[in-house]
Amino acid sequence: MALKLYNTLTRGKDDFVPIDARNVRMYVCGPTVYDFAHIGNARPVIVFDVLFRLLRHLYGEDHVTYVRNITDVDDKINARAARDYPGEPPVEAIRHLTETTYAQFEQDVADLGCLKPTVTPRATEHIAEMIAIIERLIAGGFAYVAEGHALFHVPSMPDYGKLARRSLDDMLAGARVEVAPYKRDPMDFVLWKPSTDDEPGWPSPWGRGRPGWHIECSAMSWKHLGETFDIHGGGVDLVFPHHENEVAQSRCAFHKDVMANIFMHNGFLQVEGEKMSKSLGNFFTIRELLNDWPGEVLRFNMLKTHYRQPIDFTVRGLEEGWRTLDDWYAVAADVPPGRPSDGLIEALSDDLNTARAIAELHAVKHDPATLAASLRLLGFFHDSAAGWAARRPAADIDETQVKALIAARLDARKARNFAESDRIRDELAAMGIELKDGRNKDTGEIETTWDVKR
RNA sequence: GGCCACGUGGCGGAGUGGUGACGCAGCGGAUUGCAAAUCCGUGCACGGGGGUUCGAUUCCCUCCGUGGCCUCCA
Repeated sequence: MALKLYNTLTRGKDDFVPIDARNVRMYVCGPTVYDFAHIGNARPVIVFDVLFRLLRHLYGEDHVTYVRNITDVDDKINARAARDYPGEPPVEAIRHLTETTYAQFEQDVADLGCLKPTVTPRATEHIAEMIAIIERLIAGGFAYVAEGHALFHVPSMPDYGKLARRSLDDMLAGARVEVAPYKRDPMDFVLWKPSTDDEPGWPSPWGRGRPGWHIECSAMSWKHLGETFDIHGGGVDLVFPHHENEVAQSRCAFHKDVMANIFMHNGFLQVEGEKMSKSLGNFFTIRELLNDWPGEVLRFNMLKTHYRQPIDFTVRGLEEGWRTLDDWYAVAADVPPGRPSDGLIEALSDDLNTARAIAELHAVKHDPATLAASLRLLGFFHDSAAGWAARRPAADIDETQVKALIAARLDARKARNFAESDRIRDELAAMGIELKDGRNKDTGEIETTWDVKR
């Protein structure tokens, strides 16, 4: 069945046709790592991990290249590094800072069940490629140098604004920012800017400086995927100006009609119905949530909603997801996986419809081998059934006492003293213990198991 | 202000020009000494108002609401 993906460029679902089926190429804008990543950062990481897994399934594991970059130079990083590593030269200080924050991020996304991308390039290791692109742009008449800056001249590109569907007139009308005096046109954006001695900087034909935000993605996608590639992803907020400007840089530098054939953008995330922000006090890092919830619960919650819809992260939703995973783990985690369900592949092939995919999982619940394979394809089941069950928060419960009470209750039941039996069950219930009576298949004896109520 | 999304049952959340998935919760039944778990069954929705159509939740217009971008924030 054909894979269809919603393409921001065409505003519709396009059939996915790879440029080279032996090497399907995808680039996703990764985080700016100046601190712990928040749960909103986790959405594109998880969504595109599912796409990566689907592409590997469809084209073969060795025929997909997934690049997720790391922005390791920007003004927030520079400021944080100067604060935390005051004695160090700026370039070393930002490296120092981002080594730490990136290691944290890698741990976070691993805990969310994500595969490592094929390449995770750093901006600061691609300065030469950036300079090469800027030089091509200047040579082609698309960029100019002014007061130590290199700037992209937007009017030089006739169909600038095509991705975001904005006209230059609209943007100028809505502009609220003061225009720097050295810009030839108010829309021109920075490719390279000068650095002071206490800011990170690298030598360039235009003096010591550092890259503008957008150029790194053009440089890194070029280096690792080529002048054009298949899929470019990120959050919706990146459509403009980030991706629009990347497109402008790459297309004009390489004289191509497209940078990537398909642009995909995930929707935003809210927390308990409100925009997540530090001022509202509902700002959560991935690490904080991982302290309270298994990574697979966070992952499941992220996939319950189609990636282009806004998603609302709620405690209630997380609890519901945990219980669903409990069920699936119990029936399928220890079963040798068979083949993923056709319905699952079909749902994912329809613009990554993970909500429908989850409905398909419910439909195959009674086929554990299929369920197991399907869940693994989606990036679940990193644990055994027992290991998963043990991830429940350690309850403050005296097991010996519980077992004694259960034994006493069984005795009462055998004596048909149901009043006493029920009294003990209520007592345990008050302690948060839930009983399940069953019959041993071989002996016919009544056996009682117990669980901590949630 | 300009541009762009979205608004589905108690909750979450797909989808479609013509009997409205799926999950959770609820209700009824089977089972159980009673429960739990399990199984079977079941009620409940397409923001308001116009329009197109034989017929709209699905297409168009408008209003209301929410959110996003225009400020190097996924």
